[in-house]
Amino acid sequence: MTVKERVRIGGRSARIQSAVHDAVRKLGALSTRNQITVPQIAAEAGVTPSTIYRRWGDLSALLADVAVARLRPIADPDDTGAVESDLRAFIEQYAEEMSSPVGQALMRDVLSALKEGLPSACAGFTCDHLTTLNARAKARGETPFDIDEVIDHVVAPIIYRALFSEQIPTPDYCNRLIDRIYPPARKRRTAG
Amino acid sequence: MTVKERVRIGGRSARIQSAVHDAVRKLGALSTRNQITVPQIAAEAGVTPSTIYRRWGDLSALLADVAVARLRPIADPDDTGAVESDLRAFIEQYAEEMSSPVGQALMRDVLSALKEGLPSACAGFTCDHLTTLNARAKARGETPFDIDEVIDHVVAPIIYRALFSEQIPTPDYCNRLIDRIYPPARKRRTAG
DNA sequence: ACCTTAATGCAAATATTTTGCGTTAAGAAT
DNA sequence: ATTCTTAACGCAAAATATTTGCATTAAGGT
Repeated sequence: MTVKERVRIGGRSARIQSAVHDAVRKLGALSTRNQITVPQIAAEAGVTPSTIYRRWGDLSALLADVAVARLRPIADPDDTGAVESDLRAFIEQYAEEMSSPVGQALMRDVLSALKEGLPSACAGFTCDHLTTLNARAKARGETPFDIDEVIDHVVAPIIYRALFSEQIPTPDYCNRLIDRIYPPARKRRTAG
Repeated sequence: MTVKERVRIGGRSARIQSAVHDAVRKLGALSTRNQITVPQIAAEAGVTPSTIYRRWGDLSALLADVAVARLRPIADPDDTGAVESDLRAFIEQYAEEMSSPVGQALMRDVLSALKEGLPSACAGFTCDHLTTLNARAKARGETPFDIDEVIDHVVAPIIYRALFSEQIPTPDYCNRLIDRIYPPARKRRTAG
């Protein structure tokens, strides 16, 4: 089955998309991941199942679509006044969101979809945020950090642990990762 | 539906498990990820679908089971004579396997399953290999590396890129990551 | 060789997914 | 505003997949 790109933006089409997304979020929240089905979502959204199948193809594609929408940033990261603290604040919040049960489920939904390009889109969101922090840094006259280095050595370990281990990254752990980007003052390490 | 732990190890039970696993691998190899179904697998394996449903629960659980079996190490990493080269050789091969289309599919299968503990089991395989390299190092009188550091700053970036970006990690990229564990001999800096 | 019972096959029952076709409504043209 | 075109939807039948009850097979132990 081929899912065509939508050309109709507003009106009924948008209303149904919204209703279906809401239904997925609601059902996904209460039923703890124990087989949520398309007919179930359709009933909750007040839509016939065939509408969902035609528009999204299958359940995994729908879940991935909702997940990407939820992972898409709605606001810029907090401005704390300096690059390093900006980065530390952003990463701490990012780690908490991604390693939460909800965050883990969203990542799995994105990765499970057979649709190409969705995972890289989500990685793009993170990259965008880091770029925003760097733009602020430049505007302040600060030297920006290396985005690839942050992704490889701060973001990647957090995501790897969230996906492949049961332990959640503590704020302390996150800060130690960032210490590799911004080494702490050498003389005395104040344990945190 | 509850999938009980098997108590029967050999005989017919094992034959069927093997046949089903073979069928999944065969079908997964030829059909390029375009909806492989349980009845299809059952037919290929010469088994009734109900057997598969009863033993594995659903398709994603079966795919995850096969994926873990394929990711499970069958041999120790090559012994090159020294820890650093052991690690570089192992990581290069690991990166190639994991970022290949097959490796990516296997990781997705493992992560997609609702079964708990499978992803951490796979992470354990990697950890085991690194532990093996360290045991060799100690036997040789070399100083072992920090396993957590390798996982965070070498393995994690490789997996993150394999899962969330389209670019494959080159051997050169892998070696640059390991340079953080074993810094290359600079002009005058002595490495460890 | 016999006994117990986990694991399977078969087939009916149930649920899900696909598909054809008539209807609705969004967006463009008149 | 009215008409026109057609993407998107609802409905229902058909196809397919999943679940379940029951009889049968065969491990593993006595």
